[in-house]
Amino acid sequence: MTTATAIRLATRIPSQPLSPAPSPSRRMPAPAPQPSNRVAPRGFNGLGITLDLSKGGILFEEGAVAGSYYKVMSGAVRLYKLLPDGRRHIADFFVAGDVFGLTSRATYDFTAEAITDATVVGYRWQVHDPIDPGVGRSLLATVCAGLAAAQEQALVLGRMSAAERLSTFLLRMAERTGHRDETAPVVDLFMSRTDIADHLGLTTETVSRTFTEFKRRRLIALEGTTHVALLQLQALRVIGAGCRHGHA
Amino acid sequence: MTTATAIRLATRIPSQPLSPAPSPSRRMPAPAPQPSNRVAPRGFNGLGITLDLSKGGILFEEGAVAGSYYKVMSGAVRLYKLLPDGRRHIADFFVAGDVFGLTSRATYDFTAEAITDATVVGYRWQVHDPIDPGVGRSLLATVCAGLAAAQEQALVLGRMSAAERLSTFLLRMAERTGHRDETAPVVDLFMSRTDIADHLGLTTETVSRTFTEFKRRRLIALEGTTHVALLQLQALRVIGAGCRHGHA
DNA sequence: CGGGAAATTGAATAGACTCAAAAGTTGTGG
DNA sequence: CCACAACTTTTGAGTCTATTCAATTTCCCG
Repeated sequence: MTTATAIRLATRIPSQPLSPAPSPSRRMPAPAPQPSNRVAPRGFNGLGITLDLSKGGILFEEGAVAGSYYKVMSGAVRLYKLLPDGRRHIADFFVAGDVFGLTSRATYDFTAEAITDATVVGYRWQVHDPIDPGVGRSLLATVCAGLAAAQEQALVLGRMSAAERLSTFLLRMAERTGHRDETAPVVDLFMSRTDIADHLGLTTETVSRTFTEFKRRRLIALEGTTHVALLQLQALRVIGAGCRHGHA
Repeated sequence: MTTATAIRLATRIPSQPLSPAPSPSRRMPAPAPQPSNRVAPRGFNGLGITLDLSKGGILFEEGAVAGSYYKVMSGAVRLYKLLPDGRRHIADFFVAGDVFGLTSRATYDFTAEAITDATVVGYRWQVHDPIDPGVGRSLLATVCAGLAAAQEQALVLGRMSAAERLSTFLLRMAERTGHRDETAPVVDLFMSRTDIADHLGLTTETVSRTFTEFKRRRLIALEGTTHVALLQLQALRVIGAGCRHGHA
């Protein structure tokens, strides 16, 4: 059971171009060159508008007026926030099927950016819109799932060691996107070490060192830097459950 | 603007005693003696059931079947989770007006416990209940607010220093419960240093040291251990915003 | 291939933690 | 109303995990 929950919404046809991704975004130190950093509407199906994002494209920015929520059809999106001095926190990653961007606030709290080329469907929404009961229930379930995920993440960030964080993360990614190889699940990490670090509240170096340690302990195997085979699921689960002093 | 959002729900009269608070709970190391650690239904108003909790009383436990959500009428409640080895993470504190316990899962992920004597109203709820549109919108707004709060907390835990965490916390508590004294807002901390530590991902010692440092810098003044005057709101805001290297 | 970014590895540092003890609070009973 | 006991908070000293800064090394991608 993942965070994603199916959504079918009979929202009326949007009258605005919904979040045309304004500035090319202030990024981290390096001014990453973004090829075609814009949102390209491709059409809509009567329910929402389909948008194509190229890698690095911004769907919406922190502080922008919130008017829509989105469902990922393909590719991957990261939701993040920057502190004034440049520290970055990635709240979550979203892949096909995931819904994000629903908020009761007037503006978005986070920036949504495509990690890979991606396609999303946007649904306009206002707090005071009439809600179809069925849709309302779906949305409610979706947001509840998001809340549970965020609270779980807070636990991980607040009380877990680097190894425990990475373990939890790998298992969660495996649940979401894991292929099932002969023996061990294989996870395709579509994000960089820096992304993982910013999601787990660590530095790139620590993430890397922890990967190395897991490799040495034969808990995982790396193929390239992005494909991870979870060789010892059970051991990873024990670590991820937080049994530092072996009480369980 | 706080996390709490008003809720009025036309839920049918519950047929079950809703979460009769089973075991006296496995607590931390010390087996704290809890005077009358049970839930005492006092009646209901046709919308929900009013429950009186004595200090330390458990409303629901992690793993228990989820059937109701709650609104605090008076007193305070903490929502927490224990790791197998005893580490504790407090997801949030709730005071009068706050709503919590709404989940799309079959069981609760956290334990809800009264910090002080408290009164809450419980509303039975199932994912598949028919939803009144107005109520659905309220619930949706409430959960969205909770999601935003949880993501904010994840940011704090993932990327902020001890001083930044405490600063953020004090400001948030001031927003929620702050009295407005002549000059500076005064916050009544109804929880212990250990509670604050478990909420901020720190140790009691670090929380205490940070309080001392703030006191020394004249950012706050302590009256007893529970009343904090925020002497320099602006400075606290700057710290809480995360301007470690002064970029803002 | 070759250039440039990303990832890994190494050495030293820093911030928070652990363990320990002192000081301050609170509640209770004489 | 004071004294004592139990608990919470604060302070101190030393340690440890993750960070910072600085190389390499590896991996992509043109």
